Order: sequence, then C-alpha cells, then structure tokens
Amino acid sequence: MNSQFEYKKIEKKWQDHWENSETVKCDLKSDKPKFYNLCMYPYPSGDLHMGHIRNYTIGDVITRYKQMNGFNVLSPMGWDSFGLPAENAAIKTGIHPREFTEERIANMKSQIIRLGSLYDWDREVAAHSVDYYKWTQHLFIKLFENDLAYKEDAPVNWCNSCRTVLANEQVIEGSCERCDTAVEPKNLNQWFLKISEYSEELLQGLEEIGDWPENVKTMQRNWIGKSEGSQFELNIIGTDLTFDVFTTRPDTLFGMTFAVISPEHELIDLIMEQSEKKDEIQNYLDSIENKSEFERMSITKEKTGVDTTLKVTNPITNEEVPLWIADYVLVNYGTGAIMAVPAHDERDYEFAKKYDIEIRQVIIDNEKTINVDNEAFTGNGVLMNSGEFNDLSSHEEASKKINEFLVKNKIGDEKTTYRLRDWLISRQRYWGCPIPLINCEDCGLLPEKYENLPVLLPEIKDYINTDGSPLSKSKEFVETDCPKCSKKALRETDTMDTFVDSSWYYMRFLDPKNEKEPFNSNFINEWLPVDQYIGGVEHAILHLLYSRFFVKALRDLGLMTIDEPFHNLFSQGMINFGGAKMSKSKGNIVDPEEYFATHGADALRLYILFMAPPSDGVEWNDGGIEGTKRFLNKLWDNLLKIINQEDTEKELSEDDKSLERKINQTIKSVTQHFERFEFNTAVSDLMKFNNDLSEYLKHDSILPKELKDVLIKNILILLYPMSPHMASEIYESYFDSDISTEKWANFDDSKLENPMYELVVQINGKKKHAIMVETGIEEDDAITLCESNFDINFKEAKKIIFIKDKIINIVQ
RNA sequence: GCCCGGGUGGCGGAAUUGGUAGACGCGACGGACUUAAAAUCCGUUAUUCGAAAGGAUGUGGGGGUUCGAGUCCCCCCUCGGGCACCA
Repeated sequence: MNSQFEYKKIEKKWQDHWENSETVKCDLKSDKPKFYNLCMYPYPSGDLHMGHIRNYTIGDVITRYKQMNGFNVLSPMGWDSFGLPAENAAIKTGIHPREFTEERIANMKSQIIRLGSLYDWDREVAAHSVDYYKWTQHLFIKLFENDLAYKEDAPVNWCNSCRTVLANEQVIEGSCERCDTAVEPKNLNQWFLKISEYSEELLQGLEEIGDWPENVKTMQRNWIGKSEGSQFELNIIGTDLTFDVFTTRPDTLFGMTFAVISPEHELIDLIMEQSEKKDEIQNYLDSIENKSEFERMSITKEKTGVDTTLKVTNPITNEEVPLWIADYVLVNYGTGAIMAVPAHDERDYEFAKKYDIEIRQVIIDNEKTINVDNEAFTGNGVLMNSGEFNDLSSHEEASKKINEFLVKNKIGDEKTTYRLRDWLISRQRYWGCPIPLINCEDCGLLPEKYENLPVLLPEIKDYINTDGSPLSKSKEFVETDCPKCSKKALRETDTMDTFVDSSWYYMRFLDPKNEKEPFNSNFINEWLPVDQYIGGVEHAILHLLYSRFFVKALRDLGLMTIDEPFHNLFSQGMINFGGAKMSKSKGNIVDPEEYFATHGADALRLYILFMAPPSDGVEWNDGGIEGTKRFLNKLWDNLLKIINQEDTEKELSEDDKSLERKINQTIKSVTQHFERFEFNTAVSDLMKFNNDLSEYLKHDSILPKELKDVLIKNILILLYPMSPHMASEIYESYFDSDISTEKWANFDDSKLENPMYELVVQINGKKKHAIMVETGIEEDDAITLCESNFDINFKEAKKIIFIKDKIINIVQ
C-alpha cells in the first residue's frame, strides 16, 4: 500500500477491473433475491453534469449496498437518444443526427465509467438504435390494434421559426423554449394514445404504489384532475338543439342565470344560424382565432364573449336564461359548455359583471351575513332562493339532493370528469421513431406487418419541416404498398414523441438482445416492477405517468401481469448554479471532469452525497469538496498507520474498547442512514469515526490483531458504496481479496453502549448541570449524586422526571 | 389564485420525531512546522455581558399547549417547486 492515496492510478485500476469483472453482470435466473435498481436513462447531451453525477452516485451506492446485502442486483444503463437537440444540430451543421448522437453517447459513457459506477453494459440500450425502435413500433401497433392508439384532428403548438411542432412542455409561457418565438396554434391530424381511459386506475394506483415521494404523487393526482359532479342537458328554446353541461356544483343550479358555450363547440355553426346576430358572432369567432393559445388561456386576460340572443331553459326552475359564447369556456374539458352561476363562481361573476347579467345568490354562509354584491361566494353555507331545497347545507348535502332530482326527472346524472387528456404523440420531426402505419385509399389506415418491421428512418438531406414532416421528403419512404390489398399506399410521416421510447426501456433492459419479441414476458413478470427507481424530480409527471400507463395498457393486451412499473421511487433534488437550472443554453454547466482530475471520483462522489440531503435542491458550491478529499487522505493515512502496526495479541485496553464501540455504533448508524437515503449523514458518520481514529492513534496505542482486522474490514465496507475505488484498493492490499464479494457490515449489540455517559440535570426543562455517571445507574443513586454535587433541593421539587435515563428534570 | 415543500451560526447542513440546539464539513481567526509559500498538524469559532468563574439571549415574526417546543396548535411574513379560466 502506497503512503498516499493516489486516486488517479487507483481509480483507473478499479474502473478497468469492474468493466471486466462479473461484479455487475446480472443473471436474471439466479436464485438470489432480485433487486432491480434503475437510474433514469439520460438524454445523451454529450457531457455529464452535476445532476447526472448526483443521480448515478446515489444509484451506485444502492447497487453496491444491495449487492453486499445478498441481492442479485440488476443495474442497467442506456440512452434516451432520439430527440430535438440532435436534429437541430443536424440542421445547423449538416452532421447526421445518428453520427452526432453516437459520438455523444460514446463521450458520456466514458464519463459515466470515469465516475466508477457499476452498470451491466451488456444490457445497454439506445432508443435510436434499430434493434430498439423496431420494438417501439411493434408495441405501437399492438396498441393500435387494440384501439389504444388513434388518429384525430387536433390543435398543436407550432413554432414558425424552428418550423416544427412543439410538445406542450417545450412551450414556455407561450413561446418556443429554444428560439423564444411565439407559438401558434395549428390544426393537424395527430396520433394519440388513450391514456385517459386509464385515468381512474392511474389515480387509484397511487394509493397502492410503493414508496413514492408525496409531492410526486400529489402532482400526478392534480394532473389527472378528477372532479365529481353532475351532467345534464340544456335545450335551446325554439330549436331542437341540445347540449350537455357539466358542473361540480349542482347545489347552485337555482343560481344559473346564463349558459356559456365554448367558441370551438361543435354546435357553434348551428347556433350561429339560429341567432339574430350572426355577424357579431362571426366577428367574435374571428377575433378569437387570431389570438394565440397562450393569450386565450391566460387567467389574467379579461373575459370576452358574445350574446347569441338565444335562450336555454334552466331545468330546475324552468326559467329562460340567455346563452352566450365565451372563450373562457374550454372546449376540451368537461362538455365544452357550462351553466353559469355568477353568484358562486368567480369566473362567471367576472363575466356577468362585465356584461351586466343577473347575479342571483342561492347560497348563504351559516351566519347569514355574506352577500354577493362585491364578489362571488364560493364557500360552504346553506341554500336560499332554491325552492324545496332551501336550507339544505352546501356543498355535499344539497348537491346530492339536487342530483337526485335531476336523475328522477331524467334531466341528468352523476358524472365524473378528468383533466387528463389523451397523449398526443405525433411529432413532425425527423429524429424519432417512425410511426409504422400506412394509408391506403381503399383499405384505410393499416399497420405495417409485424414481419416487415422496423420501418426504417429514411436517410434525407434536409431535416427542416417545410411543408409536412421531414420524412415526407423521402419519396422512397413514403411510397409503399398496402399491407392488405398491395395497391400503392402512403406511409405515415410523423415520428413519435421520445416519451414513447422511454415508457418501456426498463422492460427492454430485461431482455435487450431478444430478436423475436420486445421482451420475454416471464422476465417482466418476475423482475418488474423496478424495486428502486432514481431520477430527477422534473420527470414527476410526464415520464412517470406515461410509463405507468404503458404497463397498464400492455397488461390489458396480455403481455404482462404487473400493474405498475416502479415500486419505490426516489426523486433527487435539482442542482442549480447561479440560481438557475444548469443547462447548455444558459452556459452555467459545471463540468465534473475537472473534479475527476483535481479531486478524484471518490471525493466528488462523497461530496455530492455530503453536500445536502439528496432529495433537496441545492445550489452548486464546490467549497466543501476540499473537505471530502481531506477526509479520504486522512483515512488513508490512519488505515496505513494501523496496517503497519505489528500484529499483537493482547487484552483490549480502555481505548481499544472505546474504539470497538465506536465502529459498532458507526455501522449501526450508517446502515440506518443508507436505508433512509440519508447519505449526507452517513458521510458525516464516517468522518466522525475517522476523527476518533486519529485521536486513538495519537496515543501510540497498538491495536490487537483481531480488532485491527475487524476495524479495517468494517470501515472499508461502510466506505465502499460511496467511495468504492479507495475502499477496494485498501481492502485488496490488506486482505488480498475483492471487497465487492464481502457481506455488508454487522454490528454487535453488546458493543454499542458506553460504560459512562453524561447525565444532564435540568431545572424546569432548562439545562443547568451535567455529570458523568455509570450506565445503568439507579434513579435514586442519580439523585443522591446530584444532591452531593450540585446545590439542588430535591425535597422541595414538585416533580422529578427521568427522561430516557439521560436527563433528570427537576420541576420546582 | 390553488396545492405541495422549506426558513436553524459567515456558509452547506445535524438534531434518535416533544427531551443537552448547532453534529459533520467549509470558511475565518490564532499558533506550530518552513528561508517562504503550499500541504499538514494543534487550538478557537451562535450572539451577548464578564478579566474569569459564570450568566443572559437564541432555530423567519407573533401568540398558545407543556415540567420542557427547532419539533405540536393558531395567525402572519418570506423563499422554492408544481398547477393555473378545469366549471
């Protein structure tokens, strides 16, 4: 063993070793208990940033810790390698996205290896590889055949500068996230996956799922957005036109003084025909069309609308009330039309005030003091102005009764709606998985035959979307034969959202080389759900929800029997720099590579674990990395000193016993912290122990051989998951074997307790004195001891409280 | 606006879930070694009064419960995140 921790040499040595060792090659059929440990696969941006380092360090701690605990750990890694950045680079530089992407994957892979994390690289997958996207297409066709994928006209976000559609999540406050151009709505024939069919199950599943952060579950619940209420029909007086409205507040039905229908509602043209003010309505509709989606959706915008001059009947009062068209009613939520109750809904109130529509109060607070002259009242109370329903309590009781009325009179029914919409997966982009469908004039829309997959991404020169998707530029690609009648037919030219690729990659890891099917179902049923999933909180909704949907859909197709993809989820917090998320475009990336060079991977790993609780977001600050490097150097020195001591057999001295207790206490504490993902305090436990060791060595004590071995072994095992290079090196040089084959450390219960401890003496809960006493001291003896040492009158105490034998509190 | 999290020394953060607040680390200050610097080592480091012993104050602010509150309850301020005309 060298006199110094030469991290560069040592890290290289062990990384080479791990690459060729069986340490992480997972045999799925082993009879050890399984543990699927998964870090979210990265988009290959080219360089690791600190967020990746944090993610993969946490993941690696779990891999190594679980291995030592006897689990057969599967820890794979791959690439989310389709997507817009490669395509934009191609537009700029002319370099093919494939070439560009693969170069970046190679670079990132070498950095991941440089971090020293264990991955079973034999299972590596990349979303853009033909072997992978062939099966993405296969699964897509399965969904299509089972009515879970469909094509429909829909508005999309179009960026006219990038000449492409954008996903909702790429639209930041109404503008393109890349070029800041205002996004325009555009109607296109689009592909959707029927995630909404699973709304209820996706919501329910959150109750039964494993250990997920509460905030992620809440975000998913909100996204799914379940509301319960009533739905009923309104008839336009003097016509045979009817439409449904949905409300969560049937208790306010008597207060409905108008109805509103969305400008995009399917009845709009018919309504316009019936209206006396056709021109006004047309003008209004035109004005809406010129507004961007963002403008329309903005809550701060003043509400606008137009009176149709038509009337509808309030079904419970039979009164005639006006029908308006207004864009504050959204066509794609509920029924696209509402009953408006201005007295008890803020939006309706604002609209009614502006257009001078009657505001009728039908609920009053229990103290009967509120009126609606100045604002809407949305709170609880009792019904008024509501006929036979007066004095019922709102919302629940009255809602229930009025709903019963609607049902009894066949006007309406109970109804549950969800905000979750179907998942729009079409992208008019090049660098994605082609949608494997064919349009035949005679036979309609048909999937490519399974045996003809993959539908290869064509080679084209110009990646810009000018008129139609980039794939439409390849005649060879577009023109094909109908799989049914063999006549000339045309391929779909859209590609899939990359979230489709990432919805099933964790399945492919289980069977990455299968050439006959996307995966063997037995592996899926045995190995899924993933036991521990680790990734950034930014994927709390989209990726995690889509993957959950995928599993449920594929289960219903008979491909698997599991219900959820990820059992336990750990969301690490983001690492920001300069107050912002690190990103290339902001130029605030901190490059981990320089720390590999100046401090080493072990010190960087340790620091990133130590700097904050892993679930907290942190501002990057490298001030402390010096500290973890110092710690490793000191530990190396201390262990070297111990190793160089002559082997001796002797009785344990008090110092030895104290050190023995400390290692046992440290094992217990580190193990507890690991189980709870509290790596920051696990690191501090090791530092504390190392300080104790330094103190011990100052006394020129010689450790008896047996304790020496126990101590070296255990401290290295505790260190190994977090700083595996150094732990492996010292372990090998002293014990001449590979630490990765060791079992996790056990502590000895009988060697945890200190023989003496400090008894704290409180008066009225306030610390006044402290005195060293023997462990197990009787309470009476403790009192006697305190009486003789301190000026306390125990006889006059109202109460004497012993707290966990550690504190004696005298209440006076 | 609504829904989640937070607020503890100069800084990152500990605190067994109601029981010694400030572990561990960074930084700073003083000292040793050195011709010097770096590295390393030894001390000090919440604030405040005090020469010291020792005392007082102290976990965003205000109130409360309790022998005892960073931790529980009520009100307020503030920062971060998510959703946002969802009927």
